Parts: sequence; C-alpha cells; structure tokens
Amino acid sequence: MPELPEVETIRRSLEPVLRGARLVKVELARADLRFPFPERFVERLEGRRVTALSRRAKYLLVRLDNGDVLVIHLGMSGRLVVAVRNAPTAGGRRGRLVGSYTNMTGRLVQHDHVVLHLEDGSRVTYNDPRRFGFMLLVKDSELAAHPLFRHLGLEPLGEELTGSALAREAHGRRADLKSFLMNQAHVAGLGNIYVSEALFRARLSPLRRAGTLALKDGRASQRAEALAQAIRAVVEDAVAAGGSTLRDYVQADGRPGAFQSAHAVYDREGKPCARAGCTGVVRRRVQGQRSTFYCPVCQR
DNA sequence: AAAAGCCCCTGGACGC
DNA sequence: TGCGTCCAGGGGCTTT
Repeated sequence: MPELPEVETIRRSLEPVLRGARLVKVELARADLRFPFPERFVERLEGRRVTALSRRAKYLLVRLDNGDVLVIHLGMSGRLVVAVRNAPTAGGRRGRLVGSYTNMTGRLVQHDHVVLHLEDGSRVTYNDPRRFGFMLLVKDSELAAHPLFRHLGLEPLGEELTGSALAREAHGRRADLKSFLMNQAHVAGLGNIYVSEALFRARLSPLRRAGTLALKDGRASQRAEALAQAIRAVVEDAVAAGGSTLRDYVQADGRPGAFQSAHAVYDREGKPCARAGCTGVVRRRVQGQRSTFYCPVCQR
C-alpha cells in the first residue's frame, strides 16, 4: 500500500492523536508480523509517552519518552486505524470511526494484529492482511546505524534531493532507471507507483540506464535536474492530495486519498498518453518482477 | 560491489 | 456458485 506520500499522510493524521499520549496498554493478536515482535515488546511500550511522530523513507517513527523508537513499516497492506474516544465528528457521532475494519466496540476484527490503547481511551490498531509489515524497537541513538536505516538514500521532501545529488548517486550505475529509483539506498521512499509517475513527469524512459543521469565528470545532466525536480513535485503533490487511493487504502481519518485520479501512467495500460500533444499509448512492462507503466513515445 | 531472482502472505478480480 | 490463475502498494535474503 504505502509509499512515502501515504506514510507521510498517515503520520500527519496520527500526530494529533499520538503526540504526548501515553500508551497504557498494548495488545498483540499474534507473535509475529513479517518478523517476530522484539523481546519484551509489550512491556517496553506500556507506560511510555509518545514524544514525537516522524518518518524516514517508508518508516513511521514513534519516539518514546525513554529514548526508544517504535519503528513501524506497513509493508504492502498494513494500515493504522484510529478510533478516537469522545471526539466529535462531522456527522455528529460520538467517537470517530476511522478505517473500514475497526468498529467502535473495540473488538478485534480479522487481521488486527496490534492495538495501542491510549490513556484517554483512544486506540490505534495495526491491521495487515498480508503481514509484510513489521515493528521494531530501537534506541533513538542507534537508529541511524541500524541495518535497516544506515543505507537509506535521499529524502524527496526537503532540500537534499537535487539534480547533482541524484547524479552523484547514479554515476556509473548500469541498472535501469526504474530499478535504480526502486532501490531505497539511492532515493528513499519511492515505490512502484511514484517511480512510474516521476519518470513520466521527467519524460525519461524507465529502461534508460541510471548512469546516463551523470555527465562524464559526474556532474548533473539536464536529465538529472529534471528527474530530481519531477520526484520532488510528484511526492509533494501526492502528499498535498492525501496520498493515492488504491483498492482499500484510506487515510488514517478514513477519507480516501485523492491522488489516484492524478495518476498519469500508473495502471493506465492501453490508455492514451496524458501529455498534451503526445500520440503515445501507455505501455506496461515488467522490471524487477514489478509492473512499470510509461509512454514509449514521450519518455526517452 | 552491483544487479538479478526468489520469497514471504492474503485477498480480490477475472475467466471458465 | 465454484475453482483456478494472475496480480497487488514492500523489502530482505541469496545467488550470480
């Protein structure tokens, strides 16, 4: 489900619920997700207060008042469903139902694996049918050196993803651009949708070698500048729209993301190219066992 | 060292 | 209606 824009959307939705909240009770419905839960997971969480909610790549980072960080990865199908106690809603109900599975009774439904109970009675439930997601507990001071984090590359939000930074990363790479961008060590947070969308915006073929983004001396080409700009723009636009709606994806507050209608190429095989004046037809092909969508006419 | 394959898991869409 | 096949937003691990 979630690429960077979806995780960032969830982070923003959850922040007002979690920041400053105390975790009074943690329920596990099973012993593992993709990996076993950490040792003494429940004991280390219960009683802690959340100091901040942040994000790195596709990881959600819940910082706790004892220096631990609860790291949450949603995998392909993970969702965080929030039930806020006694909060008024637009519809005037008491309590807010968020997400399609959780009911207000608090009973676990299928694929609810973790429930965080907050002091005020609110709940945050992790639901994940495929269980490709996972949770870790890492000391804040050890996070940057952690095996899952130390290799992570450029963040598309903020200032660090520039044409020259991207060119440096791509210099000498023989992998195609699709695979290059899917690799979290180069640019962090992109997934199958936004890679296709960014390459479309930059008018670059997903089949092109990544190394061609850099000039012979390693400086950024026009292509590198265009791609860096396109990645930033597509991610910013998607975050502004609240992420994509894919199948059953909803934001943490239950509204569907609005970005799906803005997909120019993703899942549009056979449809006419969205670029004004282009006569191409969107093509699908498989790269690295994943579908890539692109216009063979205007993406070079 | 980099790149390519395989695998984990469940559910939905589709064809017959 | 039921069954088989294919496909899906991720990334770690192993093999070339």
